[in-house]
Formats: sequence, C-alpha cells, structure tokens
Amino acid sequence: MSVIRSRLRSMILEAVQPLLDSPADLNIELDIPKVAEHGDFATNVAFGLTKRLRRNPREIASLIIANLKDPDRILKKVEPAGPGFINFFIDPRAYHEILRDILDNPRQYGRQNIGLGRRIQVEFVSANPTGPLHIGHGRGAAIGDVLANILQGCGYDVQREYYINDAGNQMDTLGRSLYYRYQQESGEEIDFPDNHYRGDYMIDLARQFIGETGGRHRGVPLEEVLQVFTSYAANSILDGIKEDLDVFGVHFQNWFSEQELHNRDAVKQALEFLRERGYIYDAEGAVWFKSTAFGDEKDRVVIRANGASTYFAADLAYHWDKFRRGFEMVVDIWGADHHGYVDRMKAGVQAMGQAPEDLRVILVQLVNLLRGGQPVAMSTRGGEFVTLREVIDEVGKDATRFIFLTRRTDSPLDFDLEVAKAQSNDNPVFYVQYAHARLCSVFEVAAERGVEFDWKSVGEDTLNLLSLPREYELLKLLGEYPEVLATCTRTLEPHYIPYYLHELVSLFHSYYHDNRILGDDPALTRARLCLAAAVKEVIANALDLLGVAAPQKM
RNA sequence: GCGCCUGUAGCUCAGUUGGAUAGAGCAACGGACUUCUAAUCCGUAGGUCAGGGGUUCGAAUCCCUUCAGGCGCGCCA
Repeated sequence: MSVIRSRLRSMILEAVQPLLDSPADLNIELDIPKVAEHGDFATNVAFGLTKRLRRNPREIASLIIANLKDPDRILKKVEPAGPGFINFFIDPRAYHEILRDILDNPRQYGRQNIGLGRRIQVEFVSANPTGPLHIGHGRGAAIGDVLANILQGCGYDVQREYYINDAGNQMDTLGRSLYYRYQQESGEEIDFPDNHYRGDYMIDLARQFIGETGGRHRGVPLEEVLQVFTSYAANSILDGIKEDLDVFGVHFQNWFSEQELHNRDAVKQALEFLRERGYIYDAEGAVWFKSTAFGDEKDRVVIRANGASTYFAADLAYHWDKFRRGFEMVVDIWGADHHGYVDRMKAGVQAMGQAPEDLRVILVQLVNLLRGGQPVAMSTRGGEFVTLREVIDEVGKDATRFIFLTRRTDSPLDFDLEVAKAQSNDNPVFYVQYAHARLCSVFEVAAERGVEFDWKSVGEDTLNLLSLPREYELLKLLGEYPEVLATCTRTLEPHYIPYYLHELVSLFHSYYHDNRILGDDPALTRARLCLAAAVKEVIANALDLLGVAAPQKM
C-alpha cells in the first residue's frame, strides 16, 4: 500500500472508533476522485456505518472529520461532500516521502508482503509436446510469467511449472506421424493417415531424423521402431518449445512429466486416497469420481471399462501431487476452451481436503490472429498455422508481450500482425519505452554538463521547490504503484500494470514538454532530477515485471 | 437444449470488492520543434455502457429477461 494511503487509512480507522460501541476493523476504501474538486482521496466509510449508527451518512462524515488527528500534517483540508463522502486534500509536501520510498531502493519499490511467504505454484502453458507453440500459448505464457513475477513481488514464494502431457495415445500418434513422414521423405510410397499431425514441422523433423540416423529406419516395420520415433519426436518438439519460451523470456523452475506420474503409480495412489475418503465408486464397468458432491453437474469417469485411466484421473493425481509438495495455493492457467473442466477440478481438490480457493483457475480467452483485418487460418490438423516464434520474429518480443498483457485475461483478443507492426511508432509499448529512454538521456546530458546529482543529499527545502500541479500529480501517481501491484495480486490480472504505465508516462511526457528538468537554477534542477529519477525507476521496475526491456536509447 | 465468457466512442480496449459529471489509445480534424530525444505535446469532435425490467441514497458494475457473438457440454487428450 502506498505510504499516503496507509496513513490515511489508519487515521480514518482511529477517527471512527470513538463512534462505535465496540472496536471494529473496517475495510476502508480510498478512491482517487475523478474530479480535482473532490480532493486527492475520498472515502465512503460513512455510508457503511449508517445502519450501525442510525444516522445519515452526511452526519457521520462530519463526526469522523471532527475526530481526525493529523500529527504529521499530511492534510491540507478535509471536507464532507455530496451525500456522505469525505474528501481529503493532501499537503503536497507529504508526497516527498514517496520519493524517498522509491529512490532508497528502486528495485524494491512496490514490493510488499501480501503473501506472507506462502508457497504458491503457477502452472501455465503446459502445451502438449505434439507441435510448436502457437499464439494462444503465447498469451498464456506472458500472463503466467508476469503473474508469477507480481506474486513474487507481493510476498509469495512462487514456483513456475509446466505440465508435460507426454503420456497416452497422442504420444503414439505423434511417433507414427514422424514415422510416416520419415518413410515418405526416404522415398517410400506410403499414405499419411488421417488424424495424425500433418504440420510442416513434422516433415522438417523427419528430414532431420533421417540425417541423424543415416536413413537406417527406412522400410523398418512400425512396431519395431515406434518407441524410437515417439521419443525422438517428443524430445525434439519439447526442446523447440523450451527454446521458443526462452526467446519469449519465459523460464520455468520445473517441468513436470505426466509419464512420471504413471511410472510411479501416482494415479493409482491418488485414486486410492480418494476412494478411502469416499469419493470413488464403481459403476457400469468403470470407476467414477463423485464430483457432484462438490457441485459438478455430473460424476466423472476416472478408469474406463477397458482399464485405461482418463486424462482427468491423471489431472487428479497431478493436483494431489501439487498439494503434497507443500503448495498452499495453486494457480492453473488454462485456455478458455477448457472451462468445462473447472468444476470437476475444483471438486477434485476439495475431495482431497483442500479449500476450493486453494485452486485458482485462470481462463485465458482465445486469440484471433489477423493480418490486415483478415483472419489467419489456425487449423492444427491441417497444419496451417502461424507459430508463436514466427509472431515474435515478426512483431518483436516486447510488443508481443505488451499486447498480450494489455488486455484482461477473460476478454478475447484480436491480434493483428499488421497493426502490431505498422503501428509500431504509436504502439503503447514504444510510448512507454520512449519515456524511459528519454529520461536516461536527460541524466546523460546532466552528467555531460557536470550537474552533480545525489538524491541522498537533497533536503526538504529543495524538494519544496517542486510546486507545479503536474509535479504533485506525478508524485501522487508514483505513490499508487504499490496499490496497482496489490490489485493485480488480488485479482490475478496483470493488465493493470500496462495501463498504469501508460498513465504515468503520459503525464510525464506532458510535464517534460512544458518544463525543463535541467534549468538555470541548480536547486530546482536537483529537485526535478529527483522526480525524474523516480519516474524512470518506476518505469523500469514495472517493465521488468512485464518482462519488457527498458532501453537506455531509442 | 444446458453451462461459461463477451457486448462500453468509427476501430482496439480500460473502468479494482456498487460511488460523485463514463475513460484511454488508434483513426478524423486543427495546432506546437533555435531548447534535456517531435517515437513527444496541446486542442476539437465522437456514447441510449446491446435492449427491457428490478434491487437502493447511488448501477457500465448486482439480480431477472430478451437479443447478438465466442467457447464448452465423451468411458478423447
């Protein structure tokens, strides 16, 4: 929480107590009003107390104001307003504390201990190793990565994990796909079957494999070499996925193999565990999980009549394993097309004895890839699709990430390649980066001119020279940064950061245009350099969380 | 048929647990560089928050309903 906010909050809380019969810890909302006449901050606590105090909100507001104590004199004025709001006008000098907060330790600014060190896992991407990542995976990757950064910054002990679906029929299909392409590329006349992975990447992979094996698998019966083909395909594709994610700036602490789960009998154990708890039963030749016990619309099969376990059974085992590894909260980031699985997974978690909130599922809406307004075909089966790597190569990592992160996760996204590129000069990401480069340039020029600047030696008198309304606005906005991170943590939505950055940078550009930072008055110059340094640091700090570069020059 | 998501300016999208007069970018139009980066700034115009009903001091936000679009509803993964 920002320094000013936390001070206001405790002041209000203290002023309310005498009005109550018994002490209470109220949730004090502090809004920043849209109109300046309504002050720097406003609260609506009075509305919440009407029933308790049996008075009208306007009256209560006045009573609270009468009780306010302001020993540090951070308030210039307080007044009741409208139907019962309380408007606070802050003494501009109180904002100097924000500068200290930022410049004392720029990288730490905004970091806070909401998470209390709790262990939390963020699982994301988790694309099947049957083909390269596409743009939808990229959106999930950006969101998961940044969310993990934010949670880490807010006091959680975060682990990033990628779940590899390297078991089941699809692996055989993958191996066969490579096998057939291998034979075709070796010159064998052989039909490529339907329902296999027919993308061009599989042909490339086949040629590569022919090279590595000297073509010695040509004409060898499928059964004899399927395992070899399967593992070669899966490993190569997974390596490609890792490389693409690396280029995209996404790094996992753990890669969790589904096959491992089967190898150590974890699926069976998890089902036994659930059976002991009474949530597994046999019927119609199959084994069922009683997810209706926790609100799912129907029970789910975990072992089919033919003896094979379902994907969901593995997922139960996987989540059981997550909690057994000691995570107190688990965040799953899924494509929105999996929303039908949320209820049963939540049911599973509860059957294991966890609270429903211990699992939070974030559904990332699908991405529509366009080029010049025209949809780009994205058929996996037909193999006609644009990979994430191609998008990054064409649009750039920073712009791609920024576009993904500037949307709410549950809102569908039109990603137009032409717009993302052609707009580059007006692209929000460059707008933000430009401000950073501009600020770097100011400090460079300052150094050239021999302007000495060490903010630690800048005193209150000097900071008091910051007297323009825009300067106060900048300071106040800088003070809101921790609040932005807290909101992201509460909602598990990263998009507040790009919007905040845009607002901050816009205010700065405007200020910069009208005022000179390096002026004739040495004291004023020092004061403004403090402000400039703080803006620069917060931009860099936020861009770092987004995994977007903060360039020195542009 | 049932369920979930979405519907806000011409376009792309914000609007944090209900708050005071609904915001930004792009596009359009008109302006601003002898200066620390014009990849910038300033101004104008643009709205029945899909439609209708309800809840209350107060609704884009909550409830009901209609319409439109997307996705999902397997002993598939």
